[in-house]
Order: sequence, then structure tokens, then C-alpha cells
Amino acid sequence: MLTNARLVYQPHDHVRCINAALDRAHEICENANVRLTATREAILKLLWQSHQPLGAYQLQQQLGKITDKPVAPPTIYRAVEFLTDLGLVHRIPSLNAFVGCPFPNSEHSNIFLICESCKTVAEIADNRVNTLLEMLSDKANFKPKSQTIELFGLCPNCEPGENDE
Amino acid sequence: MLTNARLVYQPHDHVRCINAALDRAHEICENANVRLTATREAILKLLWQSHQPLGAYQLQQQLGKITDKPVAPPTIYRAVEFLTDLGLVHRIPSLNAFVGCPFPNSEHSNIFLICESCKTVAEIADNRVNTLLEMLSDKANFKPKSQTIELFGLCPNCEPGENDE
DNA sequence: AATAGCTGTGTTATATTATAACATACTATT
DNA sequence: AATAGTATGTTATAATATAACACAGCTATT
Repeated sequence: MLTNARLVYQPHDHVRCINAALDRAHEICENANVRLTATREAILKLLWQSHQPLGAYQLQQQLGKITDKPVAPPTIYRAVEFLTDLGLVHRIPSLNAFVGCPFPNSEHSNIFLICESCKTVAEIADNRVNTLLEMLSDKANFKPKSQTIELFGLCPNCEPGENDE
Repeated sequence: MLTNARLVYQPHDHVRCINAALDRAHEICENANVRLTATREAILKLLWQSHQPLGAYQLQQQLGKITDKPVAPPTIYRAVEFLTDLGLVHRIPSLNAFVGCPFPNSEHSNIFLICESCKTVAEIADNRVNTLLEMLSDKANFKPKSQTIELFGLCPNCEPGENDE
């Protein structure tokens, strides 16, 4: 099992998160022989500012601040598409928002733990889930290509009682 | 394991699907002491016309045809919200669309098999998935409340080779 | 270094999905 | 029939996403 839950739910040196993500991105882009342009890197960095997903228009606003001139939606959507295609970023369908992927190099099951209170999103990758879902798909004669698993609930910081006692 | 996959992927007496769904809906509404009004029933029926999910504006258009006067979006969204709250209908986040739930009475894992070719959606409920996800959540100290699992791929009718030989 | 072709971005307009806010009508109970 | 609660109609608008075309900038060849 692979997860960034511990990290996400605890105070941590977030600058390291960001830098690690950017480093991975540079490497992946180099290997894939594609360009991590300034806009793309800026979007990725914005998405890594926190562990809460951002919508396209939030990104638009924030990128506008950075570059000091207004940016149009297509710019955002294009950058985000580039990043998701490479697996560096995930779109969370139920939130219409995007979040940085903590382990873009690994096979994964795309399990998102979405806190309904603080909106933080942690991710889990676990082969047993994949195996089980593949088995179930197989029984149904369905050939799965990709998947999104969204769990909605409360993270440890928002779960009442957990941190009180 | 509970699924409507066999049914969905094979020719079947679809009128029975529809009627069964409507019967269940009447029963559930009666038990919950809420009203399955004409509009709500019409929307449910429209969603059961096929095993492909429909978007709000498709529903709007089709409901307009039936009632012979234009209907506004809030009407649709309200009906759909009512039905999803009761578990009679699911929203598929990645499609921005709605589909009838084949087993509204059971606990379930909300696993959707979404065919990328014909857009048909089958549903699976399986306790092992729930158990596994709960275990993973638990390890992360996350308290899940609800979930949506979307598998994208090809249904048996669209999988090349499957029906050719 | 010029050129051609490809990739990326800017710009404008618009499509698509969803909700807010308020008015009116229906329904069940007294 | 009056009332309170529930449901719908209506208008406007918010929020999300994409199409289409023009232009710029990089890169690999000559």
C-alpha cells in the first residue's frame, strides 16, 4: 500500500512536498520528452501549495496574480490536461477540481480520501483494490481501463473526538 | 455480490426493468413517507428508459416533450436530488449525468462500470470492496461516509473480439 | 543563420452544467 | 375553508468547460 495520508494529515515540511513534486515532474517530463513550460510548472506548483484541490477558476485567479496579467480559462485547462495526461495531477470529478499526485510514477488505484469538512484530499494506491475490482469486472465481462475511487468522509483532524481526548 | 451487469449487457425485457424500478420507487417513497410526484416519477422513468445515464439538460428536453411545455433546469435538478437522496438514482460525477439505481434497497459500494464506447453503465455492489476500503481508510485514520467508484473501460458488447468469434 | 514544421499560448466567444432567489400552487391536516 | 408545509414555476445568473482561430516561439533540418 502506498499513501500520502500520514503526511497530509500531519504538520510537515510542506516545502519539501512541493520541491519533491517539482523534481519528479521535471524528471518525468524529461523522460517523456515533453516540455514542462513555465505555465505548466506554475500550475503544478499552485496545485501543490496545499493538499486541497483547486478548481480551474481558482487556478486562473492565482496564476493571474503571479504573472500579473489576466489569464484565460483555456490556458488553465490546457496546462491541467497536460499534467493529468502525465499522471502528475488528478482531476477529482465530484469536486470539479485538481490535485497533485503524490506518486506519479507508480501503478495506482486512484483512491481519494476526500474530507467533507476541510476538503483535504489524501491518496492511496493499493493493489488489492485493483485486483478485486479487476476480478469483479471480469465476472461482468467488463474490461476496465482506468478508474477513480472517491471516498467521502472525515479526515482525522476533522473527526470529532479524535483529537480532543 | 450484487450486479445488474448481465441484464444490462444482454437483450432483455426492458419494460420489466422500468416497471420494477417504478414499483420499488413507489414502495420506498411510501415507506419514507415522501411523495413520488408526477414530475419525479417522470424523471425516474426517463432515467430508466435505457441503461445509459442522462444529463440534466437531456432530461429537461425529454421531460419538455412529455409534458408538452418547456421545463426549467431547477425542476430537473430538484427531482433528481429527491431521487438521489432516496438512493433511487445515482449521479455519475465524471459524466455529469444520472442513472437509475438497480438495487436501491441494499447497502452498496456504488461501483459503476462505465463503457467508454456505448456509455452504458452497469452497477456492482460487493461487500469485499467495502471491507477493503474501510480497512484502508482505517489505516489512514479516515472515516468514510460514502463513496463513488467509477471504472472506465469497455463493456462486453463493445470489447472487440468478444462477440466476433 | 534561414526556413519550415511543430508545439505551445493568447484571445474571443460560447457551450454546458448547476444554483440562487422569490413567487405561486398544491396537499394534507385541522 | 384556513393553515402550514411541501412542491413547482420562473427568472436570472453562477460556475465549469471547450471551440476556433491567430500568433509566437522552439527545434531540427538544411
